Amino acid sequence: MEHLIKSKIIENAQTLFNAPINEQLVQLQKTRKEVEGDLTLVIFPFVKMMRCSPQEAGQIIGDFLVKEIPAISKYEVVNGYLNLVISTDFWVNELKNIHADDNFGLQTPNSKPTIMVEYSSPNTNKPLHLGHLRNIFLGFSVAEILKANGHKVVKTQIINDRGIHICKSMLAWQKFSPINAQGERETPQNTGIKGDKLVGKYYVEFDKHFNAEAKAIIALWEQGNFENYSTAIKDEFIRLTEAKNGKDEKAIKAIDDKIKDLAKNQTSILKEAKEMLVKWEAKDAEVYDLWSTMNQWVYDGFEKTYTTMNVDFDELYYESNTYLLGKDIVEEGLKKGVFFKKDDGSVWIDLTADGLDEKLVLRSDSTAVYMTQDMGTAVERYNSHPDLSGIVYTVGNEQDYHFKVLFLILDKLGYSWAKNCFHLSYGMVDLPEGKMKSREGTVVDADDLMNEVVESATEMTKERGHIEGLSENDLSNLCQMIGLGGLKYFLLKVDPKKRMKFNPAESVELNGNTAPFIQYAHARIQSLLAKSTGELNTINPSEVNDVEKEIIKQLTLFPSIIEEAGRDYAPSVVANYTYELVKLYNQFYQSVTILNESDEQLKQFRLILSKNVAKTIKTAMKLMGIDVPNRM
RNA sequence: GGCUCCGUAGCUCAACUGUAUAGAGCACUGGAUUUCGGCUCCAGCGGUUGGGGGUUAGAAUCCCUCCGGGGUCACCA
Repeated sequence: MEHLIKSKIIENAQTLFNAPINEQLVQLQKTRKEVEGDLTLVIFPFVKMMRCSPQEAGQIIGDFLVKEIPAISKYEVVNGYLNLVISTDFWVNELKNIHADDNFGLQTPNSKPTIMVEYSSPNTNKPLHLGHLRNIFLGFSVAEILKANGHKVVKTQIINDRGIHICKSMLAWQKFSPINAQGERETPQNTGIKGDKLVGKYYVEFDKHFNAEAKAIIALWEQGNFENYSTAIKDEFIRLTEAKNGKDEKAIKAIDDKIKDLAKNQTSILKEAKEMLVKWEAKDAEVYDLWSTMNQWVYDGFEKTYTTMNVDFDELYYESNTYLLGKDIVEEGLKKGVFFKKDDGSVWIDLTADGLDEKLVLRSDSTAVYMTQDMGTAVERYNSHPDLSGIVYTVGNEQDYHFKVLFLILDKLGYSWAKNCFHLSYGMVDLPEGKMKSREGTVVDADDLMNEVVESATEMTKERGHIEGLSENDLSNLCQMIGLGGLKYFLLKVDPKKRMKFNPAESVELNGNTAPFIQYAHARIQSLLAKSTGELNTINPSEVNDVEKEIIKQLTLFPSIIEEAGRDYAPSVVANYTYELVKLYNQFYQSVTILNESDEQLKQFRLILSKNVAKTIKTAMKLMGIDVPNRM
């Protein structure tokens, strides 16, 4: 309808305004609730051209539209706004179309270019936490939304399975894991501990010893004992210590941290870890075996977590396979003059002209850095997917700068697809108690959190009753849907780029902007439909009340909501839409009787309206990876 | 310090590419219904959109500046 009105006005601009106009001048918006009408045209932009008052201008355009478009039944001009009323017939007809369309809102699958969505990207040295949950739900949901928009989507994750941090947990396990009666060290099998948790435990263990050793070294230095250390270190320590004089508390803390770093670099345990990494890179059999074994523990653990989350991936990339990629691209870039080499052999790109700085792309020992890898991986992905049109990287906003540089480099190297790469950047998740800090042990584990929300959902469901006839298994599935749905919805309803505060208790509330509230409305409609008898096919009520009309209006918006969510990579758009729809439906539900309605046509209309609301809710929730139960 | 993102009701969040009186929920107060499904509905309370300036017929939205907060500025990933 909006398109129709716009094009009518533009086509007839010459007669209406004595001048052609561009599309931007025609601004249509939803009419405010207090005023009669469905669509509103802003007429200020035309007033000058028409040389008359806003009132007169509105009437001229209004008369024109009523004459040209049959569905517009009347209009009213208020304060420079032209409010157009669209006929009831039009809305009833819209509902008929929606009712007839089983895939309402969804575009033909695979009709649009392929997009790769990368999300999760965990390290294999510790379990997933709350931050990963936002990442994974976001990425998964964006993938679903893009599919709904007709794109072919490849869901992927890159697993950071190598590097010094992995060696740390390996080393700690080797050094500190107790040996049982059978002569074995701790494994997931003999302890029953989930693999990722067990490996994470040893990563923490490493850190403990690491810190203790550093502390001991500092104590030696403070006594003036530098026996085992070079004069450079001695000088640096003395310089830092003297720098503390007369500084405030904050500055002293910063210097202490530097001293700690200095000491950490001297620890034997870190040296061992570094040696282990060198061995790994040389594919030393023993180290490589240990690495494979422990990583497998972690994968098994992650697998369980992903299953609970109900997310999946189409393709996996392992950093151990990709970390050497990109070097040939550096060569290519050098030839093209995009990169330059410094005297020590390191390779850089100068981005100062773009308002950024110089960025390293290859170390002086000619090993790759993070940026090199990412360049290589991107090119690799395009090579192995000739139909790939874009990549969406779901990564926290602390890496905004990295991706800005990455895309810029790819663009400078001449890859035309670089402009289709998008960093889906999201803000940190805070807890009611404040920021998560791994050092202070305030990190919320993903498995624990999911258990917690399911447990609260179980409690609330049992309290509410109405679960008779449900088997133990059904009840458990139901609570899983409610708890996890609440969690997902809570994390997705907020604009991705904003930092947010997560409150577990609030996420499973049956009131307010929550998944359970929406799920409940859906369940109620299902029960209503189950109680009705006969075929639902009559959609011709003699009259349609305001709330009903409002609901249809909201339903017709659904396809454009999906488009908008896809364009902005924002599941929050879908979430907030769904909530609005449910609130409207509740209003309707409160104000009319449905099953006891004596007018058979009206009863059918209301049932069909309800059915299509439920259908839309279900589709919308599916785009966020949330299941809706038929009863709860 | 440079760059960057953010600042909206007591709290958690909305507001499409600028547009009418900035909206929901939670909490609080009052009322309706207790009947298809029980936490449903209506009303009230609550705001100088961090401060100031500018552009515009019109600014939470765009520009400048200041204040406050986050992130980032490694031959880490």
